Amino acid sequence: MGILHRDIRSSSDVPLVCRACEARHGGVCAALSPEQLSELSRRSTRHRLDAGTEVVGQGESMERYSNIVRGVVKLTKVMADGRQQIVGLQFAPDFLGRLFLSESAVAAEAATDTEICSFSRGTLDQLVTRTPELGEKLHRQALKELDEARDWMLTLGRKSAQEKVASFLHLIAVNIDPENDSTASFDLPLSRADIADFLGLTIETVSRQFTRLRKENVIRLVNNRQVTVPDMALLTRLAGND
Amino acid sequence: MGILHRDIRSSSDVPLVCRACEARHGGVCAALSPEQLSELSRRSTRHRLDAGTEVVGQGESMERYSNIVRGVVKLTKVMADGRQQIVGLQFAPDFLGRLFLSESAVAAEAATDTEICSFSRGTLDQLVTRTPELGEKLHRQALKELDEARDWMLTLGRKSAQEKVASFLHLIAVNIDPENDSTASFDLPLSRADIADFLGLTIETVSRQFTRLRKENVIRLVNNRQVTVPDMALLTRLAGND
DNA sequence: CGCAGGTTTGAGGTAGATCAATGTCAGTGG
DNA sequence: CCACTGACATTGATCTACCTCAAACCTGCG
Repeated sequence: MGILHRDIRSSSDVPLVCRACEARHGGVCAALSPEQLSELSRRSTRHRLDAGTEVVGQGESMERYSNIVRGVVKLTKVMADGRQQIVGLQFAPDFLGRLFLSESAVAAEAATDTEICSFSRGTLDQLVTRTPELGEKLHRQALKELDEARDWMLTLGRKSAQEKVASFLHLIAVNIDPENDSTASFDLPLSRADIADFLGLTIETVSRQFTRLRKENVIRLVNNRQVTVPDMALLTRLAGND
Repeated sequence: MGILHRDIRSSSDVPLVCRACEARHGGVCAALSPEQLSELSRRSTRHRLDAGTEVVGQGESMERYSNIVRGVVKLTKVMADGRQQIVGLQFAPDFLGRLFLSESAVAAEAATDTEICSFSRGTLDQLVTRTPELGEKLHRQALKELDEARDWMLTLGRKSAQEKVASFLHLIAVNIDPENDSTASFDLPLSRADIADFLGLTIETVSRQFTRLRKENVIRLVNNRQVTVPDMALLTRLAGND
């Protein structure tokens, strides 16, 4: 009875919003105790962002951190003359922000309709000092992002246009439709223009590679955004990841 | 007298090799107390690596971590068909290793003659749990490397060959000859082939851009490796960083 | 001297950029 | 219901930056 009671109490300590949160178990929140979770939820606010909404601008000060609850956020860099490069995609339940630095070196923009849960730098700093687990979790994500960035450097520097587009489709398939590994079906979170900026290509080249992959039955397009991949192994091979 | 005595004792607690170490103040060692430093030095070994020596191979297990004491280490990725991309350069006093993962996603190779100070995973893990400062230091370096990787993604994806070579020279100037910011003079740590692999170009294109920059008096070459930059601001502009 | 590794230079080819037109589709309003 | 609009995507024709292939050129070294 005592134990049962404790279970109920401890479960109800987890804030309602968090219990319903799709990002609760994968993200940084997973490192927090129910008490800390309830404290964080009290000090944090939920936001809906329409596709295209900017979260932070390049070089802007970043006084708030966020968790992505739903959707995809793109990280971009722009040169003075307007040339643009997407340097990372973040999926739920990723943490969004740059620890130890108040200026953001990239702009963050919702690529799809997105929900985030955001809180102040101070709130996070407090939680981190009290919970080393949390610091480690953030450290792990940083290293994961570093690995991904370096993978993408190989894609940008050494792959052909077709391999680049295949690599992009592979990346999205793995992150959006991870259940099945022999087949995949998903909605692209990016427009052709965004894909071009992610791959270091032009819109036209991206489009041509899409039609080429379609004609070679590597992908099927139900519309511009919805893609199905009948044979993921084939896509992987075309992406140059052996 | 008492204080003087303490000063001497505490300074002599720092191991001799560490006191003479050029990397002592910038690297992770800076986060350690004299006692911890002496423990680490007891459990670590100094190595000289000739240029070209591999530290770890891509996909190999990495049971040892290192600090770079002197020299430059390149991190590379290779595709199945041999295409290669350098995804990062590490300078003294950087930490070398991938926390939380035993398989390395990249190969690490000494680009120049290099000295490292290496120790086992277990040794570092122990120090990290006892010294949160140290964990934070490593976290900071990971984020710095992430920022650098993303900067380089812009270079790879969106810059012309000339801008790429200028960006490379700028990077080296900043890391090897940081004293002066209006002028620079340094030895290139990489061969033309390595530079090509870093920039996603061919050797020939790199070479042509070098001669072009030389003819336009942006750089002077005393030999293939020694470069002087009379006007760093001009180089910065050519690199597209405004 | 002659050879080897790295670098430069040249001539020609090509993947992807650029420029321009056309197509698709969801709104919106008559 | 159809015409009109605007955002996006596709397709085609041409151009060019960079690649490829090949030869010549250092510079040090047995």
